[in-house]
Order: sequence, then structure tokens, then C-alpha cells
Amino acid sequence: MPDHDQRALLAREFFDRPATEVAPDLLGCVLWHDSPAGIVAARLVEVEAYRGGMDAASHAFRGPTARNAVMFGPPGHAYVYFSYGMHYCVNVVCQAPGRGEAVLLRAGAVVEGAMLARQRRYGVPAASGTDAGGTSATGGGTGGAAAGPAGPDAGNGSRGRQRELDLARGPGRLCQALAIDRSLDGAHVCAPSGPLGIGPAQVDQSQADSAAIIRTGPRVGISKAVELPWRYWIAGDGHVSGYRPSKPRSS
DNA sequence: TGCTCGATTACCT
DNA sequence: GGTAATCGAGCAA
Repeated sequence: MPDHDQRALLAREFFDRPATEVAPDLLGCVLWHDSPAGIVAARLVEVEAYRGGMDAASHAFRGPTARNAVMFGPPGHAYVYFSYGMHYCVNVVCQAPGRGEAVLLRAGAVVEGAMLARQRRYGVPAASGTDAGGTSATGGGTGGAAAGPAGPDAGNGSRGRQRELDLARGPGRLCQALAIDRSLDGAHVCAPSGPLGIGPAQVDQSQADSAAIIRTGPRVGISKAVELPWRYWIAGDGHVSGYRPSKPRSS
């Protein structure tokens, strides 16, 4: 049933470049997780580049530790960490081993397995019955999902639409929707047999148009190197999370 | 050994 | 729009 061995995957060489080059190229690509419960896939609409030892905001800035060891390994592997005591965030390692560069995957639009993603996020089977994307039941596979954000909330009001946009809007939500946790730390996203993968951007005309408009700006929630415009997102896409500067802790 | 902070989110006003 | 929640990593003593 998992048709992911037929899915196109990005080559390892794709990630063997500076994170600031990989990050914009990842926009429009599809991240998927094939779990026992089913497949959920999301088209990436927002990412951030972290450049290891030369980037004070990077987890790798201070050198390798047990937590960030994966960042210093070969490119094309997932670095998953636990944040704020309750959320997971997922990165993809870039550059040759030892560099510590990675791209944080911040937000996506669920294009497959939306029903399962809703279940994970909101604990309900489905808001409305129009979604055929539950688990791997999507007949058309990735291609059929290319229609964009229309289908799932048909018949719902703006509230339902917002919920749909919020499914994977933000790094913590993305991980929750795709059931990504520390067990996937180090997973190879270029391996055909692995549970986690990233496929190339779909060459659909409407998406090609939107993917052409890539914006850059300061990264979210960091207190160091805030001036670096290493956040990349698809302009006008409702699945992009809003910019929030780092908030100093209240005493 | 203990303390502080964090690549966030959900909920309350 | 503002704030509490929550826990692991990293640093200092």
C-alpha cells in the first residue's frame, strides 16, 4: 500500500550545499512520514536556514553535543529536537559532515493524509467528510493532492478554513501533524525505504506560479543573529506562520 | 548540583 | 493581544 517507494526523493547531493541555498529550494517540496497509522505529507511553505559554527542562533554554534550530533553528520538526515518542554521541531542537515548546517522546516500545507493529521492535531476523525486523504486512501497519490487548500474544508466556514491552515502551520504543529518525534532523529530523508522523506516540488502550473514568489526575512523566535534574513517562505500562502520576534523572559 | 533559557503553542481576557 | 505551560540542554558554581 505505501506507494512511497515510487515517490521521487531529493538526492543526497541536494542537501550537500550551504543551508542558505538549500532552504529556498525546499519551498514547494513535499515532506512525508510513513507511520504505522498511515502517510501524512505536507508541501513546505516556510523554512529557516541555520549555518552551524558561523551562526550564533544555531544549535550547532557551540560545537557538537549529544543532542545535536546529527547536525554534524552527513547531509540529508533529519535533526529532531524537543523545544519548550512540549514541542518537537525538525531540521534537515546540509553541507558535508562536520559543518553543523541545517534547514528548519517551519510550516507546510498538508497535501495527503489530512484526516490523520487532523486526528493527531485536534483529536477528531474529521471535521467534514469531504476529505479522501485519510491514511493512504488517496487514490491519486501525491498528484491528486496538488489541488491545494481547497477540498478539505468544503462546506465549512472561515473557522474550518483556519483550522485547515493551522494543521501544519508552525514547526511544532508540523511535527504533530506528521507524528515526528525524537525517534526520527537521524532518519535519512533521501532513503527510499525510510519512514521519512522529502520529494521534489510538484511541477503543477498553479504551484509553479506561487513558488516563484519567495520572500526572505528575519528568523522567528531567536535572540541572536536576529538581523540575518535567513527565513524563506512562499508569499501569500496562508499556511505560513506569522513573524514573531524573540520575547525577553519576564523576571 | 542547581539554575536559566529556549528555533512554541494554546488559551484566556 | 498577552501570558502561562512545561522539560531538557547547557552553563556556572
